[in-house]
Amino acid sequence: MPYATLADIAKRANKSIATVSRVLNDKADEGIRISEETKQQILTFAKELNYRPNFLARHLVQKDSRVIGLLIPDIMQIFFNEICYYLSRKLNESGYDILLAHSYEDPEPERKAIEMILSRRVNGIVVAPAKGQHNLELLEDIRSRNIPLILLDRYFIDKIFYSVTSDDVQGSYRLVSHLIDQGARNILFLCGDRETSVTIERIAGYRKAFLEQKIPVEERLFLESGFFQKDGYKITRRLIADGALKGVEAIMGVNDEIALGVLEALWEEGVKVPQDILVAGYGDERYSKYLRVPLTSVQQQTSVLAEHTYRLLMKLIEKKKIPKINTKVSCQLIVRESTVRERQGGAA
Amino acid sequence: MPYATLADIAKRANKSIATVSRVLNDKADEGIRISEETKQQILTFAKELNYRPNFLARHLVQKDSRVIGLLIPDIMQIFFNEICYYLSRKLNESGYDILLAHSYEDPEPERKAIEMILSRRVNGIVVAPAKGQHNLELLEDIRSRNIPLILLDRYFIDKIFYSVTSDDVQGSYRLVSHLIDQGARNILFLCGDRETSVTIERIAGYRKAFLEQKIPVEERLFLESGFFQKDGYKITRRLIADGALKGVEAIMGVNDEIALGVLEALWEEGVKVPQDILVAGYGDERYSKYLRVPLTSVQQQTSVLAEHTYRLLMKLIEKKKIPKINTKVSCQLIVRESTVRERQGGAA
DNA sequence: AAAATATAGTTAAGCGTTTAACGTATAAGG
DNA sequence: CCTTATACGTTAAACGCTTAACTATATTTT
Repeated sequence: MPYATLADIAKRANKSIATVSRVLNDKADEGIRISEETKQQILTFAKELNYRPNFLARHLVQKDSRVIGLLIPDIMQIFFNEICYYLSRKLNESGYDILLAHSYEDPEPERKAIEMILSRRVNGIVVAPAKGQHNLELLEDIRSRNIPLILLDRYFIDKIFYSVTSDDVQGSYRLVSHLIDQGARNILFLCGDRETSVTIERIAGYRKAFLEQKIPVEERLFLESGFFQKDGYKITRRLIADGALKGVEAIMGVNDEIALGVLEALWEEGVKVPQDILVAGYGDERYSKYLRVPLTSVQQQTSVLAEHTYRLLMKLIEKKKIPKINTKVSCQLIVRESTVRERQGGAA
Repeated sequence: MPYATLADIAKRANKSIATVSRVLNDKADEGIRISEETKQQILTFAKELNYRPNFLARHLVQKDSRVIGLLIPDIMQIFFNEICYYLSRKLNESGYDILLAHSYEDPEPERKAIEMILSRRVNGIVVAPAKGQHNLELLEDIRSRNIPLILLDRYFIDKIFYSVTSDDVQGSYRLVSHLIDQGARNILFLCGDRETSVTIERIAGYRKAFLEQKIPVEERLFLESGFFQKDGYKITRRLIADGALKGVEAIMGVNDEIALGVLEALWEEGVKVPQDILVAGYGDERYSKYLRVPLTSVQQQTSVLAEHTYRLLMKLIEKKKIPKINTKVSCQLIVRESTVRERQGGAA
């Protein structure tokens, strides 16, 4: 047997299992007293046998597993990577461990992951849903059972969940306003997935900026993309090949990875950024400042998002009443070379 | 109660708990037969009550938790991020879930994380140890208890563990040889941590390259750094301020993040790369090709590393005898502008 | 001397499963 | 009519732990 049990220690020490349990948990509570002598003995035997508590057994009786399920689309998306880091850090400090699950942006693996997380009787669940609007009933079921659940970054429009998200309407509005300022009117948005809340909000922000300038919005400029560099690359190559980039003055990506793919494709074709076309990302990754052309982006405070998620989660676990359902974190526009048109030059 | 139990279903269906368990696990094995009727009934009630098995209870009796503990220094290090992704992917396919833990490059959190992982009775553990050589006895204890354990990327010199690592001697050798080729003799290595196996190997590769050219190695050129951009930045600023970069013809970082920090500091001071100094990274991140000066780096096949780790882990779990203790994955030098000196120019 | 209190524990139930070892009731075979 | 086989289960122990309720002995108080 690789693991010693309380019974093993009890046998060695000639004491009952209950006593051993109490000593090891330092629970001399409510009138139960244990002599210093047996205490030391038990501790010695525990060390000797290399005793490690079995959390499965412990948490079966205490309804508290001290685990949080974190379900994200994909940890390779840097945004989720950072969220995972900051959230882990916070949770670790409070003694929670993390069960990490991936949906791979796909509803079925997501469903399975949720079921798995529930079966492991976690104390709480943080979900950044897969793109689209799937597994809604399942998540609603969780909520209705009062299992602490927080939606992160992405949420379900008009459905009631605790959520922590970026203010994407605002971020997008600021970015698009800036691009309009730079003279762009045809702004292509490689928008990830149109049914995902993040994109819906960003498109709303986009529209808002255009409305304010009283310029009509062309629907065809919203193009679905994936979330990775190669997606941005492929789509841009295709657009160039189709001549679909004629008249487009700016391209914005749903994240910096996509923007990087766009840049790659443009450079390959000899299209100059920002002279010929403006390019912006979203998320402001660590490297974006240092690209061949420094990339304009919208900074999302992942550490702040994680912090809010953490605090909300702790309150839910403590069964506190929380009035505020949705927390929105604002973001900041970072303008760099990739979207600044020098007024003298500029061939389309 | 948020969760239904087997007993709840049994009561509704007027059957015993054992029968319910058998139906839900589809175990009509060894002569135990259950009528189609009760089967359907039980399944209906299970759905109705939204039954979700309690893995804590299940795995208490079956000694198999279907969880793998993954302990890494820091998921923000892109290398570990990618490893985590590919390994998760593989493990998910085989029905394993992931308990993610961070050491933050610190021995004490690492120790706690290991204890936690063990207490959760995982089926296996993958550890990328924190820098230095800590918690050796603890890990040896795990190994001696026949708990499947694999060391990833970093290992303990001369100690016997199953491990999957990059061939860092080779990678470093190739990189340094290339730099020597480019005329560099004073090659500064911001090497992370000198007691970590990765660095020890890289320094060995460095020496090998110099030995081959019969050039003596200057010990002072190995400088410890952290693993992040800001670390590379700070150290370079200090070196510049101290005038310590005089005569240095190339800087190599322990990873691309460090190299990025180096580049940042150099650019701020108006030092030109590669004209004034060569800079190389390690790991070949997605963005490194697209930097202001495309970065020379050594490609590490994280997906291959993950694949090997996965396969080895599965074998260990199945208690197969494995002859090969250490698996080394080779890596490839990617030469880009940041280390290619144009022969005509070149001010030191 | 009896009662109360303090000290140092023990017993046993229960958490939700799995699973080996046992029932029953009915039908078929001899 | 008795035996055997078949179909369809049930009982109960066990996994390792926590914890409410109890016990036994010694010491102090009244």
